[in-house]
Amino acid sequence: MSPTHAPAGAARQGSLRELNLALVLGRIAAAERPPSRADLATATGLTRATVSAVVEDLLAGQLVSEADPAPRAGAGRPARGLVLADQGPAGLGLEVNVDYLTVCVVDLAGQVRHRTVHRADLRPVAPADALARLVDLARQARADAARQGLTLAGAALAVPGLVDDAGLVRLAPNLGWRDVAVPELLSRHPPLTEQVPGIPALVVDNEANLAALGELHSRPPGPASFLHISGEVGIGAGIVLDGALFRGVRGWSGEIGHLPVHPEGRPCRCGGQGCLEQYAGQEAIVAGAGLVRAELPADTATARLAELAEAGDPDALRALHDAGTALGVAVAGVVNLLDLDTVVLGGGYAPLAPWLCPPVLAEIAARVLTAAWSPVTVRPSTLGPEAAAVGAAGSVVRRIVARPAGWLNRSG
Amino acid sequence: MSPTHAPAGAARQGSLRELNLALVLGRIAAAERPPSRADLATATGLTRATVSAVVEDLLAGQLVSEADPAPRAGAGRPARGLVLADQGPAGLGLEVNVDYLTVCVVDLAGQVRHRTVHRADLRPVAPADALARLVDLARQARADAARQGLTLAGAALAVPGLVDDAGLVRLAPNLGWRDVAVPELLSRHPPLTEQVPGIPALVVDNEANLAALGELHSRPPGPASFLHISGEVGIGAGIVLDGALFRGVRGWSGEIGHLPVHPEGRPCRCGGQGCLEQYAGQEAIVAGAGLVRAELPADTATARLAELAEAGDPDALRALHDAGTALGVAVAGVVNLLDLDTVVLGGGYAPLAPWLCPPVLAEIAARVLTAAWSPVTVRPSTLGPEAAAVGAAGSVVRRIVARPAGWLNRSG
DNA sequence: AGGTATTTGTTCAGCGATTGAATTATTTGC
DNA sequence: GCAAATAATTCAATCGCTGAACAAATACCT
Repeated sequence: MSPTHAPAGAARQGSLRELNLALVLGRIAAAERPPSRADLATATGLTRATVSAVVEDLLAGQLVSEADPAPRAGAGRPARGLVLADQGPAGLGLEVNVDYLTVCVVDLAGQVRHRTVHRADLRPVAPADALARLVDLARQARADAARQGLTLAGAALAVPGLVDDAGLVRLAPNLGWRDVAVPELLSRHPPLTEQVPGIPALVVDNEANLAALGELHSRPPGPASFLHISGEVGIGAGIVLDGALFRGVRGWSGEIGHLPVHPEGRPCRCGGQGCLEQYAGQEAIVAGAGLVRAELPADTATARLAELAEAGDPDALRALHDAGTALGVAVAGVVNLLDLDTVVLGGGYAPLAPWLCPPVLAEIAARVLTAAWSPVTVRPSTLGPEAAAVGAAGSVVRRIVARPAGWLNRSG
Repeated sequence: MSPTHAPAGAARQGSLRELNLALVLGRIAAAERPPSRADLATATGLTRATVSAVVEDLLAGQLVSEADPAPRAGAGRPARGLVLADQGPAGLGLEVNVDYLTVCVVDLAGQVRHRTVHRADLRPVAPADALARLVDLARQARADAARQGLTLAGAALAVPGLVDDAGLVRLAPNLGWRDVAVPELLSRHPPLTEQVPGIPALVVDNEANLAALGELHSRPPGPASFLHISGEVGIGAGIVLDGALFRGVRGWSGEIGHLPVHPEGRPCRCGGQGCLEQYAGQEAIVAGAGLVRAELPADTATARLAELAEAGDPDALRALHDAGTALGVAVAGVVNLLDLDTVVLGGGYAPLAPWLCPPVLAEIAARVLTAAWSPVTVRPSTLGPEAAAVGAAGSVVRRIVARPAGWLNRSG
């Protein structure tokens, strides 16, 4: 969003250090090659003296470590390169979905250091029991992380549904959850993470939102703005603006699945008519291709569809083209409204992207006013189904990098 | 947007003062009643000593002035209240539209201190000549402002079209402009405003965006998030999030007029089909009501429509209902996507709001998933056609309040 | 091989801005 | 008229950044 600096609180002496810690650490995180202290000084505008002092704090707090410098030509004392530490704080990412649980640990550099996927049909399981299983997996993850010298500084949980600011899951239709107070249920277990000022112990968020953040990790570092669309049974979108997730007034943004594409078309379970979900949702595509959805797990149906399309099956190709067109109509509307330059097809759409992208691009070209001046890129997600969990864990480390002072003062 | 503090640059000693100047001035601007220095100290968390020093700078720079304090019961030395100065910096707002030019001056408190509307059909006029006329009006406005003790610190120009970051008007279809380099044309005239660090001499922006900002001034102060829809010949939307305009990656956000509402419907001049503009644009409503648009100025057509509806004319009522429904379909999509809680009908829609609101609300209720938990308000704009110019001038003073250091150090 | 230029990183006095306590100023209530 | 209460200012102490001088480590040149 536009930088109308909203000063959160009083700027005291210590705020200077907090700002500069964040500034320097952010530079280190965004750099292509390990920068030296001198590089950082010129890049940030601080003096080398200040950078040295700041870096000393960061080293002491295990946020960065010294590495082999980038080789440089010419004379002069060799620099010592600085990189994000591979020991120290890490983020815990959790996901509950219809047919699997995922737990992962991501370090400061964005590397996935631990990952567990537990396949099971969670629909018949009570929320409290599902979360208990997740806590078990998370405890193992924490032990594994500790062996690698990592400390879990915070956690985020992805849920396929509407989530409150307070972490209350209002409605997760495909999971069968309604008004589930996740933080309260989890507080019955011993805590999984350290207490770090400024880092919430647990954030609960929509799966599509966190999957979009996951995509951010697979890209070259730096701010980015894109629309990430997760095509599952429902269709969710995560909107990332300048590297930050856009959540809307109450955190319920991204309900792209109910954008009208045929206002007098098929009735939708949301009560409206002709919603995108009815034309580009997984069930619609599968049915359109003449497959019987039966009780196939979602990923199997998608894989089968990709196989058929690969083989040139005309029904599958037509179903994908129709879905892509519907998706394109909706995406064109979003791009017109928000002026984004990149659209990422994720979740179940990723493997189908070769067939979905062309009609989506065609609709964009036809309907987006500004497409002539600035092309819109449509590409598949690079992460698989673990995107949401990785994004969840990444949101924790992103917060640490953005505000390292909290981690450094944690013992106080 | 979410506050992922993006440190812009190095935090030096002086940055502290800059931040606290902004913090204190922001509090004064947002306060209901003139706060005392002591009030500000408790509100901001700064000490009274610091607040006094900061306020001294603000007083010296004519950003605030002392006023009669809010009367208080009990003993003690009476406080001196602080208010935004009614002399000092002000913003210049400009607008070029199809059939009028507007110039206005807004002071720090958001009061409109000068306003000129010059009616003329600008379509046959060359851009350079139209801007020359505008400069004439602005020069008179500056003289009037000077008489009131105001100094113009910056200007913003509203144009009904797509505008570049650099101020290049790529396309203003109804005005007949294409690739007009406004800053260059204006630089041929003597400058209208002081040079103030941090305040651009001239910002050119879309009329719908600035009208949305204008709406912000007519509300009780404080952050707000809403969608402002300007219904003219085209339909533009301004998205305000937490009191800041959302511009998109390139500043071309808000093209709601080409959201598809009937994807296989009427062809649109944008190249797409079934765009909102074809169903809820002014021409569509007027034609639907059986009126001959002829060469009526836009506001006359709207007024006539309102008259007819008032009188119960069935054709007019049906046309408005249909337009409202189409608008509601589009707005429901936007609300689903962005999770906004307020929609403002502005521009030509404002006088028609009594007839447009019900169908818009009906579509929202039917199509927005989260409407059950959080109602969406739809209301007419409180500003008239001058909204864009007021918003333009307001954007200048908003910038000064957000970053007062620039104004204070201007002579240096 | 030795000296010089060059670049990196550290040390230290100086300075600006905030803090916290003490001080002054001004009113209400008894 | 005096004490209590609240507002605002003054001043030494402190914290963090700056700028310049200095130490460290290497490449290049003769």
